[in-house]
Amino acid sequence: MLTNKGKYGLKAMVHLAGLAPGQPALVADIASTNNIPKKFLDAILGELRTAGLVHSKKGRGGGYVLAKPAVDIMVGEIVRALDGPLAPIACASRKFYRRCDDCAFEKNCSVRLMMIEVRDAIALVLENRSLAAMRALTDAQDAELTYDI
Amino acid sequence: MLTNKGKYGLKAMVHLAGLAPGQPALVADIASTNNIPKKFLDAILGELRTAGLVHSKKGRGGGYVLAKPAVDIMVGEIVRALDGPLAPIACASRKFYRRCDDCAFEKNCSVRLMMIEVRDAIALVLENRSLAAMRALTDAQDAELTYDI
DNA sequence: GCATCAGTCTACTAATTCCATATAGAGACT
DNA sequence: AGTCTCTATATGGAATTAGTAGACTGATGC
Repeated sequence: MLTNKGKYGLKAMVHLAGLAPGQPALVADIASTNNIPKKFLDAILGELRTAGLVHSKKGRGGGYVLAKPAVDIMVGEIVRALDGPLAPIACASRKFYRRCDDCAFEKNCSVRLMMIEVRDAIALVLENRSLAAMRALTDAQDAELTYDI
Repeated sequence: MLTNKGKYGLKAMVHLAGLAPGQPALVADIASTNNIPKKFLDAILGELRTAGLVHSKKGRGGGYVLAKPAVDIMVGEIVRALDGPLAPIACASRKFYRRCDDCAFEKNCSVRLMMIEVRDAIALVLENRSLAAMRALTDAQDAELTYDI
């Protein structure tokens, strides 16, 4: 499940991806244009910084910048950094694997085998879409909206 | 995310699918063979009954039975009945759609468009696997394990 | 070097959801 | 009648999520 934290974080990253490379954005600006509670976004951007996905600069003229070009950041990285495992259940996760204590032989646990398929399906999407590609989804829609008029 | 409720429910359904058609299983039996807290399973099977996925019979010789043949029950139905939306976020859900109040024009919200792709990927798996197919995953593994010896 | 801008850190609260248990009750069979 | 089994309600604790408050640190410009 994507929490508000994950949602806000993705929106902020898309926002950053829309700026000229290297140009920093203020938390206050990101927050107001995306309807995100400022203080909450503070914390979220902090985590994204810890995860190495953004860089920050303090003081006047400061703000947040993407740590890498938007083409090199996969959506899956962002989601994992903020919301943890992509897999719907821990015992089916690659990066956050944890055994569940109620099945004796997990090798043939049908729930797990089923959920591994789901995990793979999710990962196939999120690990192959870059932030740039994600932003492009919006632009495509914008274009459509424009042509409709 | 799949909660314990969903996990236990799936296990219980797989258990039922392994029985001779029409033969009822006791809650106590399902609980003990699958390491599920009995009282919790009571509640879960109650919800599955409300959702019309299982039938119950009281009294001696009673128990729970699948409402339909296992080939006709899709895993997605079970998950939805217990854990709600398949989509990672409400605004990307088909059956449980809910607008999120922080985006003005959801038509071109990149988070939503991205998550719709994820939702579709998940649904493609869960809406096309029957309970019978899910159980077969286990059997396949069992066979492998046997041959290994 | 002082003012101010802007991110950083710590801590806290409120709300929600999840997990589980307890207890009493109602239907069915013998 | 008595036992077996599901049913309904309600309660409570733990964990997670969402959001707030306030003091602090570092950078810039005058």
